[in-house]
Amino acid sequence: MTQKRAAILQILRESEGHLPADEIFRRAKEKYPGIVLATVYNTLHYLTEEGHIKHIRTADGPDFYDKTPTPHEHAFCSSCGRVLDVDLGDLADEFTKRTGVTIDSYELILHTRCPHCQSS
Amino acid sequence: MTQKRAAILQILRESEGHLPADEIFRRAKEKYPGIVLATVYNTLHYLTEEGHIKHIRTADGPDFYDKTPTPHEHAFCSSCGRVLDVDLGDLADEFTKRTGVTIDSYELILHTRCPHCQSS
DNA sequence: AAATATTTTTAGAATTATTCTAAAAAATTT
DNA sequence: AAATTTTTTAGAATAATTCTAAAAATATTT
Repeated sequence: MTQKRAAILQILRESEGHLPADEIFRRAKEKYPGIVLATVYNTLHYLTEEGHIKHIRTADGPDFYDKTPTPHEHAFCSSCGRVLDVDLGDLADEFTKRTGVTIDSYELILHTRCPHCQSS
Repeated sequence: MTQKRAAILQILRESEGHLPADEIFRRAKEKYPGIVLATVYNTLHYLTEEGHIKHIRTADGPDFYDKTPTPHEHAFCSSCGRVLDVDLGDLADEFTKRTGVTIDSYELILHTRCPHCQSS
């Protein structure tokens, strides 16, 4: 793993947990002012491939990269945009049983009003 | 509802069920050769707004428009690309209970190998 | 260590799907 | 028919990401 790749992984690990590519780029430039967006994307693909991080798609906006690579779902707060990690286990078998169609995998995007926003 | 809008709705209704905007555009041009892509998008928004059709996002590719506006999920076949309609009911309450986070709504994309592809 | 090969990074263009803007055309209301 | 509103057109703009080819950095072999 090269210095730059390690630095990008560290940025994610030291983050709140979920960042879009452009924010990672912004933070990476603090350490490597000459770094280019393509390198960030390349690195994020590499880190995903290696299982260090997780690539998550959102309903509309840009994708996020998640420092936690183990299986879990994401609940996006509709008022503040926060992303909550939630655990639902693997539902593929359950979906297969309930629908009669063999579900190999799935992508689930949850919408919530986060506790923080609910109490305000 | 204008002629063009009705025609686009009819295209969807006479279709297999799920079409991306560019395919709807292609078919619309058979009847209205001068029609423009912006009109198709505008119309699809309008029809969605009015509840005549449903707008569905996919994992990577372009969005699809669905002739069936009532709630149901979609299973995308990983080999042939077919889209199957499947019914799982509304899982929001169940997700809320299981996670402890209030889930207001969700988007679920299912991946399958469709019966057609499994048997070949 | 020098030479060679491989991998990573850069620079910037290309792509894809969609939205936006302003003018023109069509439809509706007065 | 005139005025108003809505729809459609034409084409530019946008946003996120990918692609391509060259340059730079790193690793491997001699």
